[in-house]
Order: sequence, then C-alpha cells, then structure tokens
Amino acid sequence: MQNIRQTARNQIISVVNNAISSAGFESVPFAVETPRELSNGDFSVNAAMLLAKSAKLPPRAVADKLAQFICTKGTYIDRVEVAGPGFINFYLNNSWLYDVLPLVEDLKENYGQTDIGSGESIVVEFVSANPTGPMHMGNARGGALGDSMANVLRFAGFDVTKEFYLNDSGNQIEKFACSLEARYLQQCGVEVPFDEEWYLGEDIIDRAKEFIAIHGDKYVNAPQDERKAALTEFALEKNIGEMKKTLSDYRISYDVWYRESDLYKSGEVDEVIRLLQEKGYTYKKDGALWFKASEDGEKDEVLIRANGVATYFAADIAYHRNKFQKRGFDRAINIWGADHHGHVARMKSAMEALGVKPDRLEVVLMQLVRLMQGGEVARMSKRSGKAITLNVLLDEIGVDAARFFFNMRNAGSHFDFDLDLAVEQSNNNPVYYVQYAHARICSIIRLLAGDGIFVKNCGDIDISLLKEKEELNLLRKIGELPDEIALAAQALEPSRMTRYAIELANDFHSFYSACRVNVEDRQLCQARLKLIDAVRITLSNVLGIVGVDAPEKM
RNA sequence: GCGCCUGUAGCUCAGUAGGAUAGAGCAACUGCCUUCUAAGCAGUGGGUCAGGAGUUCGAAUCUCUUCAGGCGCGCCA
Repeated sequence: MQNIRQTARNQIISVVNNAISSAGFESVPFAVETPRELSNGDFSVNAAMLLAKSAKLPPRAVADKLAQFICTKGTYIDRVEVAGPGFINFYLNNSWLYDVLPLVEDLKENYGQTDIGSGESIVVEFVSANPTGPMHMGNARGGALGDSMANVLRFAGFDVTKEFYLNDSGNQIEKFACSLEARYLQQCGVEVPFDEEWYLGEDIIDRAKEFIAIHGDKYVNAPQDERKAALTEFALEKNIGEMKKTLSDYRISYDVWYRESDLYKSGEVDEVIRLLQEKGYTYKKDGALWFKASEDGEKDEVLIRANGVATYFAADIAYHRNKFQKRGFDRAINIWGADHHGHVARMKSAMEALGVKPDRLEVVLMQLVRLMQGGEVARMSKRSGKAITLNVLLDEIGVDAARFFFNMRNAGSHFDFDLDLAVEQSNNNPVYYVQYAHARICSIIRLLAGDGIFVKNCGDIDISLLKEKEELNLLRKIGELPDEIALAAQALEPSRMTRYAIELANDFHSFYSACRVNVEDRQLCQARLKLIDAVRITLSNVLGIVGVDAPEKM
C-alpha cells in the first residue's frame, strides 16, 4: 500500500462494518471523512446518522452502540469517541504518521503515485494554438493547465499521451496565406489592398521580410498559387518551429504533434463524412452538407460548405474518431477555451453518431484570461496583433512564476492576470514561498553533510522521537499527497497541487521556526533530518508535476 | 431571447459525490533575527457564502427563482 491514509481508512471501514453487524444493524455505505478540526479526530464516520432512520433510534444512540462494538486491536486506532450529531471520531496513535517516512524513502521521486488510473489510456490535448501567429495568454494558461493535468494523471496511474493538434490546413490557413501574400507584395513595392478579416499582426510582416531576405522579389510575378504556397509553407514551418521552441521553454514537451492536414491526406475526413451520411446523420440544405446533432436542429452544424470545402468541424470529428477508433484511447481530454463551449455538445453527439460513448470525451472548459494593465482591461485579439505573447510573458515573469501562477486557480474560474504585478516580480508570488522551503531544506542537509551527518535509512533511526506538534503536522501533510493526487486526477484539477505545495511549505516553515534540526541530541537530529528529507522529496515531486523548479539555493 | 460559466472576508481565491464552530494568501495591526537562509514564524481584527423560497437530522454545497458579471448562439476556428 502506497498510501498511508488509505491504509488507515481501510482499517476504519473494516472495524465499523464489523461493529454494524455485531450491533445488528443493516449495512450502509457510510463515509470515512477527515474532520476539519484535528480535535475531532483523525477520521470520522457518519454511519450512525445514516442508520438512525432504519434503526428507529436517535443518531447519538446508534453511534454509542456502534462505538461499544468497535474493536481496535491490530489497528492504528488509539481511541474512539462519539461527538456532535452522531459522528464516530477515530483518534489514531502516532505510528500511522511515522509509517509514511519509510514509504517516502522507498518510493523517492515516485512518492505520491497511486494506481486509481489502472493503466487506462488517456490522450490529453491542449494548447493546439493556430500556427498563424505567436501564442498568447490564453495559450499560456492552457499550456500550464494541460501539461500539469497530464502529469497529475500520470502520477495517478493513467497511461497518458500529451498531444498538440496542429491546425495546418483549412480556412484560417487560407486567410494566413492571403495575409502573407499581401504583406509580401507590399514589401516588394506592389500596392495591394489588405482585407480587414486577415491577420493584421506585425509577425506577418516579419515573415514576409524574412521570406524576401531569402527569395527576394522573384515571386512577385509568379503565379498566385505558387506564390501563396511558397509563402505559406515557409511561414508555417517557421511558426511551428517557434511554437515548439516556446513550449519547450515553457517546459512542455508533447508526445504527439498531430497535423490536421494528415487527416485529409489519409482520407479520414472524407471517410468520416461518408460514415455519417450512411448512418443518416446528415442532410443537405442551401447547397451545404449538415450534421444533424439533435432532433430540433438547434445544434446542427455544416460539414461541407456549399463551395465543396470541408469545415473545421468535419476535420475535428475525423480527428476525435481517430483518437478513439484508430488509436484506441480509452478517454480523450481536451482543454478548450470557454469561448468554444458551444462546440462541446456537437462534438459529443458526433461521437455518439459514430458509436463512441460520448462521455469518453471530456472537455475541460477553461475560462479566459483577462489581462489587466494599469487597472484597465487589455484586449488580446490575435488578429489585431495587440496581444501579450507567451514569449514576452516568460521573459518578464519567468517560467516558474508562470507555471505556478496559472495553476493556482481552478480551470473554471475567471482569471484576471495583473500584468503590472507579474512584471514587478513581487514577493506576493507564492512560488517563492514554496521554492524557499525547498532551498532551506537543501541548505540544512548541505550544512549537516559538512559535519559528517547524513540522511540515514529509517531502519537506523528512531522516528518515534518526532513528537512535536510541528513535526507531526509535517508527517500528516506528507501522508496526504497520494490522496491529493487522486483527487486532482478525478476532478481534472491540477490546481490542487499548487495549493498542496503551499500548505506543505507552510508546515515546513512553521517547523523550521519551532524546531532545530542541528541539535546536540544526535538521535533526534537524525530523525529530524529524515523528516525534512522526506519534505524535500515530497515538495520536489509536487513542483515537478506543476512544472516548477525546486532550487537547492536561493 | 436561448445556452454555458461565475458570484464566499477590503482584494485574489479555496471549500460544492450534503456533515461538526465556513478557510488560505494578500492588505491592516502587534510581536519575533548573537544559533541550520527573516523570500521566514507567531498572533489580532475582518463574513447577509449575491437575494429569496424549497428538499432533511443537517445546505456555501442539491432543486426552483430573482439579480449581477463573463462567454457563446457563423457555410470562423
């Protein structure tokens, strides 16, 4: 068992079930909870309240009776009390906390892992920014969220693939091509109009200039198709290369870069449209082919335009079918901006139409980032080009702060990013607080090593010397990690990890102020050294999941 | 108009498979550095969980409703 809390819970479940049957009650699916106040025990059970009705007794009476039948022999349970409306509270002896240290010693960088995923395969698709320009704040949040979520799922025992879907064909690429062509011709002295619908950003002009630096103006008089194709291929590869570089700076590495154009090349887009037609999920209207998403037609969507060109939606159906039916993933998780939520129901009904259970597709809707500057909302439209890019953000606040900051809030909460504060590199940023705890620990370990005192194995230490409140709090917090990982994985909320890291750092700083590691009593010194080494490992594992450095010095 | 998300301390947010006295950080105030990093610790004050009704032993959490803000409702993605 790699989870000390689960071990304790299992003991309690077993002991309470025995008591229920010994007392002659019917079995109930009771909960083992963690009371908010430690004074109410390490765990509590609500069985008495649930049994009260069928037993025709007040909850407290049921609880008293159950408590009499609880046998604590051979368990961590020290004593049992009935309290409040009928809670049965379990107080454990300290040995359950001590047992976490050998666990950490044994598992090291794997401590915290659980097996709730039981090897289920999940593809996590995130960022998937259009390669038509630089990445922005929304991609920054999506990147931090998606990568950390995938890391959490891996820790929870899922077989995870990180994937970037590259929209390298279709309508927006055509717009991209037109924008490039116009900028190219303008740079070459040819006056051409620039459509308001095109990409207005400076980066398009830069690409045109770079293209000219290599090819000069020789494409000015070339056939338009040839000109656009040359420009697009050049700029696309350049942009994709820059995206990969930026994401790598952001400590994100994908297992798969999946190209939309491959779905057309392989014929999967045509194939999926044919399948939908055969199954009767399509109809023609106004010259276009529509997908019938619902009876009322409210959510119907065009698959093939009247001009014969397939929509992004059609390619996206083929893409998701590919995930499930061609590559066989059990689940697919997509991180989407909240502005795409209208797309979710359609995609799920498309999957259903193809015979894929729609709940295998889970879309995490991430509320958009609102950029605040000087107390005002700064707009970040890509077309207008007036956006803070991910590159600039990383230059200004650093990777650690960005990764940590974007994982401090739940995906569903709106995010006001105060640019002034971030640029300040203010100490308000809790990432320093957590990293400082890690650096402090490393410093102590370094100093003791200088005196010839090293971290020993648990077998050679008397862990039970750890009796101070701060020491026990630390052990308790370390023991919570596997539960936290499991909860974060179930809720798809990696933000639990940053909150846990702050709590653990907080417990360490409290310990640091209350207890000295380098004390005369060599036995106690060794026990405390072991304790902080376990904190170091735990902090490092959590920061690794979030994608933040665990520095040895600050 | 319809749909999704959000509303909790002055600010930013946790807590929502119903549980005990609703938490944290920041800001404010009071203490703590001759000993392992003060980027730290200890403490104080601060609440109509947006409003209302309902469900039950028990509701911030579930249901209904009102209000406020964000986003969406394209042969864009």
